[in-house]
Amino acid sequence: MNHESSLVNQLTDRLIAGELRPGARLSEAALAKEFDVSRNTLREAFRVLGEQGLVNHIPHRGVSVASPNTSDVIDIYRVRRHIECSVLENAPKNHPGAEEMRRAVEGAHAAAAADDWLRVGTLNMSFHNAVVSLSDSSRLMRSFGNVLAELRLAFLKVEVLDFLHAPFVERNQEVLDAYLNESPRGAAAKLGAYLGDSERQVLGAYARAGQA
Amino acid sequence: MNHESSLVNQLTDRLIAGELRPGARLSEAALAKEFDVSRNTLREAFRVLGEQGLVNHIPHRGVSVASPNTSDVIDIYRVRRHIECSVLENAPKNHPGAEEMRRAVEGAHAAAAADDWLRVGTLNMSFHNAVVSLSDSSRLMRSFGNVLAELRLAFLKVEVLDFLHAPFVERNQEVLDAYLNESPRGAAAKLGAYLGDSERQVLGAYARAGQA
DNA sequence: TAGCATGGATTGTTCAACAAGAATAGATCT
DNA sequence: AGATCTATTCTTGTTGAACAATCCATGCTA
Repeated sequence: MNHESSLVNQLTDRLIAGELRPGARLSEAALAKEFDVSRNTLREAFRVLGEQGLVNHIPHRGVSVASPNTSDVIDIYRVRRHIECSVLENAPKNHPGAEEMRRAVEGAHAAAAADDWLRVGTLNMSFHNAVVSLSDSSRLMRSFGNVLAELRLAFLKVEVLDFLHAPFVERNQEVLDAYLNESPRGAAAKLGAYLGDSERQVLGAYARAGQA
Repeated sequence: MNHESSLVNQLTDRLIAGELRPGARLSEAALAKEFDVSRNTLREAFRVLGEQGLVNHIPHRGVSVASPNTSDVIDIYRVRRHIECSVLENAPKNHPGAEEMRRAVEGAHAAAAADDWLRVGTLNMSFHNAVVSLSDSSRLMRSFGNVLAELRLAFLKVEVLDFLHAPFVERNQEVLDAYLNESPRGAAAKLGAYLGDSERQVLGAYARAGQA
């Protein structure tokens, strides 16, 4: 494995784990020391993360963990609606991605029963990644992955607690059922409604947290 | 303006101008000398372009100009269909982006009459960027811009001549008219057909050029 | 208090060096 | 000749130190 690529992965892991909080400044000197790499190598990784939207880079002011505000959240959900719904609506029957969706829903049910809400959250992301995989487009999946990662930062920022995802397990189930047994259009409509509710919940958390 | 950001722009310009041909290897030493920057600074720019899909980076083998093959082209058009059609179908009436679309079509007509095919190509890109701007989503526009830039490399690779865009000026006009006067669904359908024909033309050029 | 110098810290960029992997050419063997 | 191994060479990966450019906080001045 490439050193730099592994560095990007390490940084990404800590970002989505919340160890590097949204808005936190990432000092080149400090992080270089912590990860035991040179400043130049670290800066290359920063450029990658910057393009992915996980960090902001302001010239001469350094990089900081992306800290999505409400308009960012709205924008992210706009992207989700366009991509996820369009993919689902145009998805073929019997796509292998459907099996991934099924596994994610099933696992989420089990995890919810076991009160393992962290796992529920992870499987929720798997479900939506599986939806986009129905497009058979690697580029769409990459862009979508970046957006989901950014949304994860939004959750962290306002501390959307994992167990709040509980109601959405059943919603995913309904989307899957509609895709399998009804029409793609119906499934896409259910998914759109899901995304609307999810967005409202996140924006509500922002309002409670008094964040822009 | 930031030095590095300007370097990315310079490199992008030369890429889409075709001065750096698809598949060409980009030697760090040579390019650093040419742009009068250090290898380290150049490498930072490479990481940005890599995330944008304009260059490929293989560890220990350096970076080369992206050279989309037929499956890349197919993937790119998949993305275009999902994004452009979904945006257009869900676009509100009276969005300011419609005025941009109109200007692009009008200008393309004039440029075509003047045999200025390079300008026709540029305005064609403006038109489709304007379509995506109907989404009011900066992230969607950014991702879409990257994909269009990559498609530009595909054109360059098989030398899709600019005047081949001629029939598409009228198609854009029809899409615009449908959006303005008919239904978003109808406009999206027309755009989808447009994209199908455009994709076929590019793939045809690939077949003639004997490229994968 | 508002505005302005000043010093300290951080980022931007370069350079030279070396390690590590890949590619090339040459030598060897069958 | 053709294939395979090997040594050399080239390129990339990474580092550390250095300096310039810019920002930021502090305290001074009016």
